[in-house]
Amino acid sequence: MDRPYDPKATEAKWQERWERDGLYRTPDRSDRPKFYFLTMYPYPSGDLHIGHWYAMAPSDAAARYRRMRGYNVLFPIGFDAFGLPAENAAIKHGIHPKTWTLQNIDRMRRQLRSMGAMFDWSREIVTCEPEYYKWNQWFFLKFYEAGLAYRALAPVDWCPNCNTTLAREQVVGADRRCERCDTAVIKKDLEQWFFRITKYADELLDFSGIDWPERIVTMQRNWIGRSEGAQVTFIAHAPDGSSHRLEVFTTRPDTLWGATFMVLAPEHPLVPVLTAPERRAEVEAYAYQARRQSEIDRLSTEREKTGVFLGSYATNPANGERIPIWVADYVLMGYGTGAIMGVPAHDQRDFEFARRYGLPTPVVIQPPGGTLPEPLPAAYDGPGRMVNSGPLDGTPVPEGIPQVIRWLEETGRGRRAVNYRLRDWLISRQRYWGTPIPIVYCERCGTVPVPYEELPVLLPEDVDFMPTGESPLKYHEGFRRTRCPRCQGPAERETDTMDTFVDSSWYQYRYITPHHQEGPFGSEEVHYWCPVDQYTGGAEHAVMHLLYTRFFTKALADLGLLRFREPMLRLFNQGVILGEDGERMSKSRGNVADPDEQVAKYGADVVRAYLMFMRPWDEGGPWSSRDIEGVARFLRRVWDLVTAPPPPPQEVPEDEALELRRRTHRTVRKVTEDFERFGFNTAIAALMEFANHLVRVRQTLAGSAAWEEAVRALVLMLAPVTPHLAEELWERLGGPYSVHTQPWPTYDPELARAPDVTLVVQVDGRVRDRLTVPADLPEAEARALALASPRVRQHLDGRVVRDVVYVPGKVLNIVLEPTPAEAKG
RNA sequence: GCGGGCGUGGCGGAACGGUAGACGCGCGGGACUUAGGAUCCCGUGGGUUCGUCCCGUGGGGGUUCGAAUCCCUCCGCCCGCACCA
Repeated sequence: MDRPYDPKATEAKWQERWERDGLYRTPDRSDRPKFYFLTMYPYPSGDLHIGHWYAMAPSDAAARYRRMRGYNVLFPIGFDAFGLPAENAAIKHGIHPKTWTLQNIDRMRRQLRSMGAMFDWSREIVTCEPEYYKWNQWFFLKFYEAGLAYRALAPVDWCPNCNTTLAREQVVGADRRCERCDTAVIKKDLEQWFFRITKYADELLDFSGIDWPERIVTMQRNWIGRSEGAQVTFIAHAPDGSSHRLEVFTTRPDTLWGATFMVLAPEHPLVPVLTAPERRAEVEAYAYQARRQSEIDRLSTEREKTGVFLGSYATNPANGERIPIWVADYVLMGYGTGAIMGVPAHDQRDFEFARRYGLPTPVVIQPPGGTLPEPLPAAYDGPGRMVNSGPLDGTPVPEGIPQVIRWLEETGRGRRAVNYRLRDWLISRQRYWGTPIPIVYCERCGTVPVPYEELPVLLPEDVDFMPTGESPLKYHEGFRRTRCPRCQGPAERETDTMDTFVDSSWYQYRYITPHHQEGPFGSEEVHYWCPVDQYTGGAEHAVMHLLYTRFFTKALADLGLLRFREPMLRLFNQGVILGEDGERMSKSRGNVADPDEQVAKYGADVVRAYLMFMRPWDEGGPWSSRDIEGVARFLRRVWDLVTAPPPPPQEVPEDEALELRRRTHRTVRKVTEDFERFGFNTAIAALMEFANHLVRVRQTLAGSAAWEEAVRALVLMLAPVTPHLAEELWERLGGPYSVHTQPWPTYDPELARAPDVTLVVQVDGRVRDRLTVPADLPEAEARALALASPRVRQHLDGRVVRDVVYVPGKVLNIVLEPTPAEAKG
């Protein structure tokens, strides 16, 4: 026997053989049903860390399982190669981003191969290659033609550390930090390119066709933030005597009669118009202050509300009352219309504002069966009936909303409206290492798209990419200066590059035909493989990548390029793997588990199996250098089981052989079910239990048919988890190459069902005895057996049996009449 | 504040409303060894009158023949959003 198992030599041997044989090359068509299994591609940061393994190794096992289940499985890999870290590393170390990126990719390719995954490397994509990013530009032009890409001057989020604008999704927290570097962002007014994702807001709220984790669905829903209500027109009277329509959005039109003031955001265009001359200085000072405030940490959302009276008034369209107009920074220009009606009695924010500035707070909703106290201690937003609301007095609250809306529409004072929190996707970046935006600005012709035949607009390499706060390409004369495609006159190129999330919005389609020249992908092939059947990756992309790629797919469908509207049918988020101390892994904490080291110590199979066994995959958790030993021990035991010299031939005890067969089929059933739901930890636990049993019966059963069946099943079920070990053992068992193209073992449900079960006998719900009985024992017999049990009789004690609950194969519960004492108590 | 998730031995965790603690780690005992941090066997929630019964799944209450599981409530932790009108 070969002992001990030598993972290093074995893993290298098989990886080479698989590579040579093209074992993982995916055929473009097949009689088998297709299954597109996709795991999020990595950013080539330099080293493959354990988090990559945690995302990819179980995905690989699941993909291998699918393949053994008879599917034509596509499991591709590539690199998300554009992005800031390359540029930052380049600035720091004086190495070109491209060199840095490609070196890292080389290194990571080697590391990824050490995992022994079934990636089809022939389909690899690298997004910083012109062959890839050309199609980002192509999509941009298509979007531009369709009105889905537009340029606008807008107050945008700017990260002073990354020196670029960010999409709204890339600004996190109440203190508005950069998602990448945690720096507090500031506002700037810039002309930027946007993708019109808001056009799809409603469709993006529809998750009916896809099976995604509740968590992600909820986050996307909240992010899109749909609210229904009304847009109401107030007439504002400027100090110069002119009148202006002042639009507000409200989700509570039923409280319109309670609006006693209006508030504009400091950036609202009507602020200067509506400011009285004598208040101008104060208003301007406030607006300036508010502007600065958004540049400083606006940490506290609980801070007191502040504002300034403009000195002008508007008319409440409901009751004709004259109400003052204020400016306050608790109203945001970026949501709704940037103006609100203040209903202090029924909105907590308005209430606080009114209290501070002594504005009246008339009640227009009274709670059921009561009146609100005077003075009001807080805003009331519960149920009730409308009061002081003219014709609608007495209307109960939920019904009041549509009635007021109808009234507004009939009188031309407003209309039903829907508002979203979602903003259009800002894709311009003032950085070098990204896809150039294919637009030319011509003095005569204006904004001119680069013609398709001139794509790709190549990213020049000889660029000084030191961050200046402006696009590095702006200082590259050869790039910037160009000719107008329309009039051939002198023109300038757009020098911003695209958000790298554009790259990842459609990469799943590029894998299908990675070198396609005539378009972004071959339509026939994409419609064979797509949509993705199973996607796996981290939850941190919930409202970025995962939202953008849904938008992209819908947009491409509307452009006639795709015949489906969701990119990924099923999504699974693995958890986060932590250091041994339970903290996030980081070099500075020194709690990093390095996969290369672990592979050198245990071999890839042990690392894979440990990561899958450790905890439920969606929960993640701390790495344990102790627990991995247990997995190593398990695999050694399996090795010995198969390779140890067989015991001398002997008579096979039939009952033990049958019991082994039953266990085999039961284990196949359990492991199959667990693989289906990604319950890898329990699948491996079942395999351990099975292997332990095999160790116990080896002396008596080795060599028997039941034994052969068991060992083969064990090796086949291990194949997705520990591909190298399984291949080696399979060969030693005399199985045909390769174990990975063998069918997954099947089970006989009859055999898998245990013939004898432990029937739990309870008295009043407490376990009193356990009987081994046939699974299908009739109730009468079960009852007789239970009542015959001395342990049970002891508890009956002559008392009256009121009821017997029998669940065959599980439990028999004898319910007694309560004793007088119990009955009283 | 709103939304989502979670709370089980010394530890990681199992458990269609039906034997709580599978599997693994650790620990205790033993075997084999020159030796072992290798391997194998036995034990391992707490209490106990120990071939017994009692108590145990964050606390309290409820539904049920039966609750870790369902409902209510409180406490604690994690994640997301956050002045969104």
